[in-house]
Amino acid sequence: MRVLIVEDEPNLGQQLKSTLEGAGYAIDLATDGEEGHFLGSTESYDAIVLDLGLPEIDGLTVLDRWRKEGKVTPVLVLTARDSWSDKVAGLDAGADDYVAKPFQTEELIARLRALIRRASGNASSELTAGDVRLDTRSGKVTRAGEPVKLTAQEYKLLSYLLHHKGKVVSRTELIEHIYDQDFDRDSNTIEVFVTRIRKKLGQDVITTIRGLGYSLEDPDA
Amino acid sequence: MRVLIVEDEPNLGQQLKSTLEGAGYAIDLATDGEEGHFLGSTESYDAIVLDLGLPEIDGLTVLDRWRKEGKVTPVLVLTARDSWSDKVAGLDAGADDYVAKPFQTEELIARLRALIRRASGNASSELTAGDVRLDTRSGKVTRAGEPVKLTAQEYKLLSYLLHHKGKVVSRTELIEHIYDQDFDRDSNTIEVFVTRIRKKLGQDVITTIRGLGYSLEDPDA
DNA sequence: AGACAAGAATGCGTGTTCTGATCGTCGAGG
DNA sequence: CCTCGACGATCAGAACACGCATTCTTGTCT
Repeated sequence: MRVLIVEDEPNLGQQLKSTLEGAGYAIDLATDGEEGHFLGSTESYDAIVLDLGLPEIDGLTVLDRWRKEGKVTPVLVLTARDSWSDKVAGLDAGADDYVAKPFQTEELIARLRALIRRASGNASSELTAGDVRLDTRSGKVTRAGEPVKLTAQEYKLLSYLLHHKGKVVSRTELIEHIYDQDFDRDSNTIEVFVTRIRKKLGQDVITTIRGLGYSLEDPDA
Repeated sequence: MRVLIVEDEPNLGQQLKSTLEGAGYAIDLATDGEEGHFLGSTESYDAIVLDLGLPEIDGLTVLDRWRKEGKVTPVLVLTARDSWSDKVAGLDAGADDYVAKPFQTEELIARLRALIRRASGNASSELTAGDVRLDTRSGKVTRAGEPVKLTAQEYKLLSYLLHHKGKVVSRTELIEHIYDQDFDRDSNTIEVFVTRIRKKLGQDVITTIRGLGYSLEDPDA
C-alpha cells in the first residue's frame, strides 16, 4: 500500500512518515501544495493524507484540482480541531474522511485503513486483460477459461499490473506496492516472478519495456 | 459475527453486551456518540445497535454521518417507547430496524439475527455448501445429514466462512469478525480451529489458499 | 473434582521466495 | 552490418515462512 502525505510542517510530516512506514505503508512526502498536487496527479497511490493549511497552494485547491482531473484516490484531510468550515468545505471538495489536529496517530492509522478498505471494496472484483481473468473475491485466475494456480506473490504482482493495465510499471513501483517496508532494492525478485507468471500464463501476457519496466496490454482496448 | 453497541447508560450497555456475547456475538461497546461514530467508521461490524439518546453527539447524527460516509452496515436503533418522531427520523436517517425501550432481550436478539441475515442476502436461516448444512436459528450443523457437534468458536468460524462462501477470507478478517477489538493478533488460534473443524467435518470442507487465507467452496455453484 | 473448551507454545514438513550465477537478447555506435 | 555493453531472463539450490498437528496451560461450567 502506497500513501502520499502532503504536509508542510517538517516535524509533523517526518513523524507521520515514519509512523506510517512502521505500519507497513510505503510513503511519499510532499512539503507543499505544488509538489503534492504534482505527485498526486502523476503517481498512483492507494490513499492520500492532505493537510489543508499549506503554503503556496491551499490544500482545498489541491483537492479540488485532483477531483476535477478525475482522480478518485481516497483522500483523508487533516484540519485544525475547531474549524468546522474547513470540514464542510473539505467534504464538499471531495474528501473521503477527515481527522482533526491534534490527533492520535492510532486514530489516523485506523481511519486510513478503513479508507483504503472502503475504496478497494467497491471496486469490481473482476480484472481482465485479453483472455486473462482475475477474480479478487475468490483469488482465482484463469487464462482462456483454464484455471491457473498462482502463488501469493505471483498473484499480487499480476493483480497490480492488471490494476494498471496499459501503463508502464517500473520495478521500483512494483516493489513498493508488493512489499511492505523498504525492501532490498537491488534484487531481481520481480524479474523472477515475471518469468514465473509468463511460464504459467503464457509469454505474451506481460510486455517488457526495456529500461522502464513492465506493462500489461489489453488487446480489447 | 461482530456487533457494535452504542449505549451511554452503563448498566444497560453492559447487560446488552453480556447477553449478546452469550448469544455468540463478539461485542464492542461504545459509551458515547463520538466513540461510537469512530468505531463504526473504522472497524468492520456485521451490525450496529445504536441508542438514540446519547450525550455529546446525538444518535441520529451519528447514524447520519455513517450513511454519508457510505457505511452500509445494518443499524438497529433503540428508541424510547412512545417517541414516534424518533422512529420516523431514525428510519429516514437510514436505520434498518428499531426496538422500543423497554424491550425483551429475546426480541432484540431475534431482530438482530434477522437484520444480519437480511443484510447478507440470505432469505432463510440455513447456510449450506455441498453437504454441509448450518442452521443459524437452532445452531445445528450437519454433514451429509449426520449431525456434527461444534464448539462455540468452531461454529462462529464456520458460520463466517459460509456467509462468505466462494470468497477468500484472510486470517485478519476472521479474527476481526470472530473476536472483539482487543485480541492478540499474532496467535495461531484460527489455524487451530480450522484444523478442528476439518477433523469434525472432513478435510475437504475448507480450502487453504496459501499466503492469502481460507476459502469455502460451494460445489453446487 | 472432573470434563470440556479456548488459546498459547512448540516442532515439523513442505512449498514458496530469494539469492547469486550464468545465459540470452536488445540496441546503440562504430 | 557487426560488436560490445548493458539489461533482462532463466535456473538451481539455499533459506525461509507458512500452515498443520499436537501438546500443554488456563479457565469455566457442571
